[in-house]
Amino acid sequence: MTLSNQQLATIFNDIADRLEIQGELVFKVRAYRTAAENIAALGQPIADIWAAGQLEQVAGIGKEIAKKIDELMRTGRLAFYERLKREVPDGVVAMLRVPGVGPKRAKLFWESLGIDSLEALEAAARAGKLRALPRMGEKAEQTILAGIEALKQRASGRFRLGDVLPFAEALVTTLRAVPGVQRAAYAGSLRRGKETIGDVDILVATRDPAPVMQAFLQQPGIAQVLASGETKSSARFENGLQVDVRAVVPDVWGTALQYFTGSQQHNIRIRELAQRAGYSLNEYALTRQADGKEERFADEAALYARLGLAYIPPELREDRGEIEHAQALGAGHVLMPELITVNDLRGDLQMHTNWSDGAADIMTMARTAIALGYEYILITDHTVGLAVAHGLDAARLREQRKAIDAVNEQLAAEGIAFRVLHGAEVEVRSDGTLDLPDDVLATLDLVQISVHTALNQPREVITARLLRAMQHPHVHIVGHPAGRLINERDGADYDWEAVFRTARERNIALEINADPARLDLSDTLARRAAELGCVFSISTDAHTPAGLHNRIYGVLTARRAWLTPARVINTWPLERLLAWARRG
DNA sequence: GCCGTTTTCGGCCCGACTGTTTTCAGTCG
Repeated sequence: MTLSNQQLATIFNDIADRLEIQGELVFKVRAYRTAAENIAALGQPIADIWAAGQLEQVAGIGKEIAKKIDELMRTGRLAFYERLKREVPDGVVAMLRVPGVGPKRAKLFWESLGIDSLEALEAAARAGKLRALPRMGEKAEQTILAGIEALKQRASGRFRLGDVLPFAEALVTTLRAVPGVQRAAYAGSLRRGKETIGDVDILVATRDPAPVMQAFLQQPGIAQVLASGETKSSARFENGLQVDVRAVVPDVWGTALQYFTGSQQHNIRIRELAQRAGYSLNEYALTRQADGKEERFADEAALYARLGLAYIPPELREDRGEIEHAQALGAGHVLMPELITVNDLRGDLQMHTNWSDGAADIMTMARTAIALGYEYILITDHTVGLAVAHGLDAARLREQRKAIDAVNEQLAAEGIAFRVLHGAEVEVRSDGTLDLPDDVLATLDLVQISVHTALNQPREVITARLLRAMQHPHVHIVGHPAGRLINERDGADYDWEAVFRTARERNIALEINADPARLDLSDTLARRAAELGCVFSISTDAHTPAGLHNRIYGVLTARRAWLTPARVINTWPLERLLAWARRG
């Protein structure tokens, strides 16, 4: 029985929840959570590692957890987990999702009042039964009711990167304008460019925090103030998004920004390093334990250097090997200085026009791309197989080529050095054939293939289907390979190792689709593909001119995958890209 | 339960805020 990394991570997180409710040692609970996180971030199937007998090589997996994975892989079951599920009801675990309810309170409500579901919790709170319990009161009861309401409002609990970043930037701009503020920045998972964001952390440097807290809590759209202290305030906005604002004095900006950027796992490792050297690290200072002497850091780079580490870009701070690399490089260096940036992109290789389901014409898309500083774009309208998007057949593709030629002639006449390339987003049919013949594909500058239908085929079927499509001689790019929609549906269940190996052998690029609803390939899959030698394209899949601006989300995802420009075909000059496209 | 150029035993990151308390437990990040 093959379990995916995500399935396994979910099981171990659930085990951690139930153990925590039982009052188990916090370090044991953390061990399960660490294992779950590391497995989820692995990029390659844990099943392969299990089959090779290498489980204990994975960080955070020791003898006991390896045994449990083995039992799950062999039998599809885990006796320990099944007993735990009998001991702690699902409904008690569900209470942990309510803001304000942690393991201690969940246990308290369950054991003293028999509450074992969210419904029972809400009823008890409304009836005023919680306030009589130890360390509970009327206000705590109200907090829990508000928490239940907040939980009902938002389905997934996490927001897409693209929905949060512009909002956070606007808020940072507002706070930066408050008198006395020297610096302001968003930190947390947003600064790390994670695909989904739990809440927004904003850090402000000032000697006078009161006006900052006041300005924040007066923001329009706040539904509930969760905390309001001298240096820290939290609020939930009407869309359900929680924002925390922290104020520190300017000379601790470095330690504070490092701390609030996380990730938590990264920070735990950093603090362990400090501890082993005889120091303790918090958001304010590095303190020598022998005599309490404090060192402050006004910027992050100085802090990393002081710990003997190369500077680590925020997107890499996930405890996925970056600390070991930064140690090896040493102080004064930058880890992955060649990490890709937005400025490295010379073009966008997936977009739609009003020839299929896009909103704008070819010239409008071209002029928008020129304004972004691009040297080329690839028009990739849908093909005939995707009838709902008015996909193009061979005849309309020929027409479109003439239209693209006309746009190129017009731009050349204006003296603009820019090239519109002709491509298509070709349908991969359910049997792995393409919906246009090879001789038609041969007329295109670059060909992208995408799977849009029957995404739920079994692993063997859908993998064979895509591999077959990748054998066509004129295929250059696989668009949004997984086919996932963040917070809406999981991607197809491919044998990714096989897909990546084939991409490498056929020299086919894998897209990192920058649409914030997709971000596909994901950071972890892209990193694994890069390890196996694949190349990539970072494209927006824009259906409107504004959509071209989504490139930042693709770049952030690529940075989290440790990608350099050399591996990304749309950082290449036009001639090199075309030479690559003409190969074989 | 994991881990180890200080350890195979004894550690395990650290602090703000709240609500309930006469000093702190619980939650959160």
